Amino acid sequence: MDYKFRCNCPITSALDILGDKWILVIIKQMLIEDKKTFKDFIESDESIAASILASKLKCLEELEIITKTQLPDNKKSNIYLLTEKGLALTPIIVELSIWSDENVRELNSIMRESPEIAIMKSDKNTFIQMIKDNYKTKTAIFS
Amino acid sequence: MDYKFRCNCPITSALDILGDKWILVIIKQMLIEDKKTFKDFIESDESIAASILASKLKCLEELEIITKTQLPDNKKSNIYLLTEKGLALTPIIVELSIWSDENVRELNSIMRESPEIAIMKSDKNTFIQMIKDNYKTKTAIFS
DNA sequence: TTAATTACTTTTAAATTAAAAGTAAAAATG
DNA sequence: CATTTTTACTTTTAATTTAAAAGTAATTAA
Repeated sequence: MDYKFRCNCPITSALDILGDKWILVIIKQMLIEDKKTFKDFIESDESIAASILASKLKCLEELEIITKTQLPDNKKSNIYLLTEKGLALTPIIVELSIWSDENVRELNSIMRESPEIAIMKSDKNTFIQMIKDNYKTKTAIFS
Repeated sequence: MDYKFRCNCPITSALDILGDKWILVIIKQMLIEDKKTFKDFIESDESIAASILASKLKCLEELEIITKTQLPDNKKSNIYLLTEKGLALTPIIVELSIWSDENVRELNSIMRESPEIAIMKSDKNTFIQMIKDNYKTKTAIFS
């Protein structure tokens, strides 16, 4: 895997990986919507195409942002899980939530309300830690 | 301007706007590299094509993330400036920096060191406020 | 034992991105 | 004051990416 980076800027380099329509959506689905299998992602609200999903998952696995594993009692379903590198994207997801709530809501009339947005803003660090701990607890059975 | 949003998720909706290869790069160039004119962006390290730059700037202006103004003494150069909505993206830029420093550096051998990364991590809120204040001070003469 | 499910891949079409060249107005230069 | 250069784009065409649809193969359920 030879990633081509545009220049020596750390922010631009992060966006060389994360800056597209799907990567952070997939991370979000794993982190806060419990999506784990190919089918889970295919069936979610954003309706990603199978070909794109396959290529993005491969990319994320190569970058070690996610892992792909199988359960001993099921040879059919693959389980995709966030690594520490993937979990470390939580603060970015939280900041996207906050910016969106304050600045995108007015443009998207169907946007859902997040009851947790107030606590998210008032105590960001606690909220980020909660999301991460929650994810680890829920996925512990798979590792 | 009718933006098409994929679904009712706030995070996905934010990414419907920000999730591409260029938008956040342009914001970063304005926020921390003092880029203001079409020429400034064209000449920067990321080497964006003129046609793409024009379309992204128009898009950002329509979304009221940036404004386009002229100086009374120069009818040639247009000055692009971040609005409050654009400045509110600072926390996202900072989190991208931190994630990149910790997780992308190993993949991009030419990535530049940021001496400010330590203070950025130790006191995020102060750093974010500093970047925003700094931007406002530097651009005050244009408004 | 057959049908359904899961996880893809392949094919083809549509849309986006990129590179290059071109244009027009303003400003600088001789 | 005329010419050149600069700035800010637009247009054209090519390449790449994204998307939709259909197809395949292994596994599991009926």
